[in-house]
Amino acid sequence: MKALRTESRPPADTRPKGRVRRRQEGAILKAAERVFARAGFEGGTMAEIAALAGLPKANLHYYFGSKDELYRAVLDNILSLWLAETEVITRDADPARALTAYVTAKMHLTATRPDASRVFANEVIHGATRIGDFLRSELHGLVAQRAAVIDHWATEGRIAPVDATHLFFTIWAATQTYADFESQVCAVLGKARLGQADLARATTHVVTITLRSCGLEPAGPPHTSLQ
Amino acid sequence: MKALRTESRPPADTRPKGRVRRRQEGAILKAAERVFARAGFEGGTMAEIAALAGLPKANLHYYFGSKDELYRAVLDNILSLWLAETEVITRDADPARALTAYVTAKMHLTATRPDASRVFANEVIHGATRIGDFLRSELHGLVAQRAAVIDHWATEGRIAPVDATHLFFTIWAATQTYADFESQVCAVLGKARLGQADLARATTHVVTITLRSCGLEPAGPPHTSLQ
DNA sequence: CCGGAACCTGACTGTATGGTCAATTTTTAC
DNA sequence: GTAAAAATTGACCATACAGTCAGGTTCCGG
Repeated sequence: MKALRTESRPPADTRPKGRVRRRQEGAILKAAERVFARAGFEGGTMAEIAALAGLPKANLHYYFGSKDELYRAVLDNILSLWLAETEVITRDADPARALTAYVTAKMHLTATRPDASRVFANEVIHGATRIGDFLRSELHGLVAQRAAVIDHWATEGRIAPVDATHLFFTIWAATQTYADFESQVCAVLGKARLGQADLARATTHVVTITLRSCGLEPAGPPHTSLQ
Repeated sequence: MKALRTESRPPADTRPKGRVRRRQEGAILKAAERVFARAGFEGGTMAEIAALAGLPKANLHYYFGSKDELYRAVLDNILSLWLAETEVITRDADPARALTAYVTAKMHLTATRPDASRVFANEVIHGATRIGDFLRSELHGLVAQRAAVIDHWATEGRIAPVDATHLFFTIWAATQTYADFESQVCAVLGKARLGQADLARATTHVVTITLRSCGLEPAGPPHTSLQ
């Protein structure tokens, strides 16, 4: 939850959250995620977010002091999503199963919360100034751990040797591309939007290439879950 | 070159380009690419670009009518880069060699022109409104062609069957991540910037997983060109 | 049902920024 | 060498936008 805490003022953190507050903040955050995803931090306006949330603009400033604070709250909200799902990667797990589960979960996230992915991507592209600490601590540590597990699999001969850290970069890139670069994917596929079938196909593909990267083949018949 | 021609006014295209004009436009485009890469279209300011190019702001408006026109020029400049390099993928080529060459070229571009990659990424994330036509025509056609070649390789049994179109998505994502998400990669690797060694390692990795995705192994000894 | 706290909001303001323009200097062509 | 074309530039707008605030309304414990 409170993954991000770079340099905001210490007070105001223990605000009492009433019923109304929680509801309104939720609506604002949802609208903000959408707007920031579409236009970025600079491009999205408070008025736009307010309109989408069905509130007067001054209300946003009541709940979140400034645009920057609101943006940070959106990011904060998103970051927790990024950490989850890696717990399937353990020494004792079956590599094929674990990797399949991880990639599938990532793809599910991409399909479910594309705007979250886009806000995150936008922030990172522009230098990740607001989430640098998070990336350097939590994410760095997490990757080190999981990469060690994958290396361990390799030394035991259960998978072909791979650059485990870079494998994570590749998996993230391959999955998030279906959210961040959706327009491009759609244009190339000749579709207006990505349907469930497209995402299922994408998932199968990414799982396949991930497993093959480790010298494995997908369990069960190929193309298990089309549609 | 003039890949982008969505809806700008027909005249002004055949402007006579003098010596001075060419030089100044070049400087402005270079500065603009940098600024737009760092801050996006909305975030980057004309004043900032002017300062970086060492010119008064009014000068930018003399050469490029508006901020939007300048941005389009930057994109236009970049798009041609995206099309190149696929010509190595032909029916008669050796799959391993061709794919290695293609991925290597893509990685080289990423390493050489990271700002170009970031501007492009930014545009696509935000809906690719300005380059939609390009993606739907040129890129779409190109991918269809090359995907057919890869499928052909598969039917001849020279590679394992893959989803060729999605393979392109994956290659693009995997390579561009080292430009677009450099901050994240750096944070996870615990470095301040990506050095040549890092990029060499990344290249080896992406080549490996691309080949393995097609059921191939890298030619020659692994880790050929570290450094 | 009362008093205080939380919540709401229309009408403002200051400022950053894209864009204009007329006056001047530099370049180019003959 | 000269006149026209191209290039330069400081000073100047108009607007869009984040942020403010005072005065109101609703909520809630006692």
